[in-house]
Amino acid sequence: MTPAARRVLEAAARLFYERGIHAVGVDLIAAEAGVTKKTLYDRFGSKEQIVVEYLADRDERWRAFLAQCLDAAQPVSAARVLAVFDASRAWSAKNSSKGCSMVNAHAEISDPAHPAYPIITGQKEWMLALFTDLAGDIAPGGAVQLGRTLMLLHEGALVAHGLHIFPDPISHAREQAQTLLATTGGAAAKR
Amino acid sequence: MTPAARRVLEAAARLFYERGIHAVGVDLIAAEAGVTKKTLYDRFGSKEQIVVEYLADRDERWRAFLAQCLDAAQPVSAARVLAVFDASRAWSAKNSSKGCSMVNAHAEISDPAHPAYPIITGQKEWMLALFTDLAGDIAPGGAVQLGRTLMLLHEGALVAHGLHIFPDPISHAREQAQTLLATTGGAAAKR
DNA sequence: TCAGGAGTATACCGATCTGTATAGTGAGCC
DNA sequence: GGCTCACTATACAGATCGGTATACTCCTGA
Repeated sequence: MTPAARRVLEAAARLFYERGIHAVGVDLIAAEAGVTKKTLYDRFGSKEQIVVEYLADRDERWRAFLAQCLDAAQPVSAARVLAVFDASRAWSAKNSSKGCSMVNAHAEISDPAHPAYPIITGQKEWMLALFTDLAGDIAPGGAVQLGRTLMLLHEGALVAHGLHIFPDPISHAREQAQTLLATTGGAAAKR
Repeated sequence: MTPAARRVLEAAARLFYERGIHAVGVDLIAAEAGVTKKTLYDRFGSKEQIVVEYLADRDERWRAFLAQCLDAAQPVSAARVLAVFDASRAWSAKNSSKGCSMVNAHAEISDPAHPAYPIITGQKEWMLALFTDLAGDIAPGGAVQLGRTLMLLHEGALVAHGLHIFPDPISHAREQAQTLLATTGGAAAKR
């Protein structure tokens, strides 16, 4: 990726997240990136493609960040679940003051045929699979159930964080997850 | 409100929710409502005002629907909490296949100075107050804590419902709320 | 009867939208 | 020297954006 293309993607990412995808035009993106529209179209071909790469890049970075956080966590499933919430809190503090970018993008992209759609649903499916996987070690019989509950707590926390309805909702969700794991997993949580 | 104005608001509500606010122009709204732009502007004055009335109307209808559901529920706080989830499930089934309209609008309206902003945050604050109020009867010492947890479960369920990541997330959230109330409230929940 | 409100039809405004065209500059590379 | 690639500058296309203007019809109520 050329330097100009990177600047375009960075400008687009910031503008799309802060103002919304449909509210931002390519002229503004080009201007903010210090690039002409010609360059922008030479590199990306269309605004839609910039949207796709914006979401794909953000998805990739989040997964890499989370993987790094999980590597640093203890190899115990209960601790790893809590590490996911810790990762979300750290990530949201500096990247997501307006809530989850995938959820926000989903509000604007309704057509399932849109090339960005699978990126959005893909991340959520991946997160659910992660929670369910970890839940399987804690409560083998109720992995699906527990995984879904963790997913709800996590998604709710991201929304609450973006809406600023009460302070530090992600930490609150983490605590709730902790007590949930303690009561659900029992001795398995301490394995 | 004149018949034409009502048709405009109905068309705008449907289009805004399904396609996003910024993605829908006034020409389309007028055409779908079977109304000229002249009439539209005579009644509402601006697109922004239509957005405000769309959200205010939806907020009002949701509160009225919820109040009706709560009136039909047993006068026991634990039952009433579950009634909120039941109301959400019924409401979402026919009005919110794409998730919470307030959350979706928040993705597009970032400016706190926008006249629609207080409607969005107002509904969420009201819901949190409702949960906290009901939680106060169940666990007087931890009303704030419990209210926030219920809020997270509820918001998470709405997001999960809109994203279709697993079937019937609102019922799942309801069940989790139920076990949460049983363990937190203890005997008080059965009062 | 007639005034006024609700509505239609149509044309227009300047601005902005996504996307394309032509022309040219500068650096690195064989 | 020549060639390619990344990039700039500028202008423009066709469509749509929010919003306004003029001129008209229909219906209701005093």
